[in-house]
Amino acid sequence: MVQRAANTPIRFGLLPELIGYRLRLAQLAVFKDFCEHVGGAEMTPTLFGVLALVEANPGMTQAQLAEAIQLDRSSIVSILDKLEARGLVERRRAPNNRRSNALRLTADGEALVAELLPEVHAHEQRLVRHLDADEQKTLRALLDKVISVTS
Amino acid sequence: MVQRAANTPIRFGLLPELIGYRLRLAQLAVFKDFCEHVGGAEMTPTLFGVLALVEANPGMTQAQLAEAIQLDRSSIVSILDKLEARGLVERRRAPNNRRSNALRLTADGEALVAELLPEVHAHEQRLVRHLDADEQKTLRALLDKVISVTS
DNA sequence: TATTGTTATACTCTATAACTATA
DNA sequence: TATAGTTATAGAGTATAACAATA
Repeated sequence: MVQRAANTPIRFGLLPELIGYRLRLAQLAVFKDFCEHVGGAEMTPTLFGVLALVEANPGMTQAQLAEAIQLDRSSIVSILDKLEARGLVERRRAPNNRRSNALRLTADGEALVAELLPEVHAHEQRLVRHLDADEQKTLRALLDKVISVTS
Repeated sequence: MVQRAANTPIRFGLLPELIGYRLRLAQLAVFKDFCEHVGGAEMTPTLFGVLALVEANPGMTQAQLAEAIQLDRSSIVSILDKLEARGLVERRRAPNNRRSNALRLTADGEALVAELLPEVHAHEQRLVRHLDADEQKTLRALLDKVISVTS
């Protein structure tokens, strides 16, 4: 046989055995649902993550943000440029250490997060809609065990 | 307070509630471990995925590959160029449909997959090293339920 | 007309290295 | 000297649109 018949189902070989493969598929599903249902085309999981982190840590620095979200300091710059241009985040010079910026959400930023929260929770509910409460708890715990591999 | 104290631990706000956030962290951990331990710098989960798919489906077309790995046909081209340049994959003109290429691993490609298999399995063992057999099975099943959200 | 692979192109995301201002 | 933010730049990865060959 030189070529597979067009109607033959594709075999996934050893991929389905691999946790990493399933994680990638799960993340694709999450990303797709988020982008379709949360905040319109200008919102992404990463941007929302930055907003959530700055909200939870008013006055945090860009270096702290970079570490928290696991990106290089230089990558944070354009993300904040974007959010600042939309009037969602503010960079104030930190008075006690004038090398740093103290980050905070603007009133508009706070309002946007508040507005997105129901959409994020609806998104979350769709993701786990085939899992009961116990299973959700279990999934979180098991993912934590995988995450702890790096540390 | 204008700026967080440098020693104050960062709060992650609502992110830890979100399955999508945990999935992203888990995938970062997987990707990092894979790239550090499987095959050297020229191997990535995506390239390995292509090799595994072509191995499991000798004669498959690029369009089938694109669908299986969820990329655009045009994105497959440069991936195959790379693998073909390394002598791992072969594009033969399909005789029964001369628009298509029939993809297969070369002998070197087969040998590389065989060589990487132990490394991939060791990688896999590290990922799930804090999970017992039951938990591994549960994690796979729960991830499948999340993945099924898109379909 | 539709499909397959390809090309040209552009966009997004990310990192590295070098710079500045501050410490 | 070291750190925080920035800039310039480059690389990887991806998609869209248009094209030639084939169906």
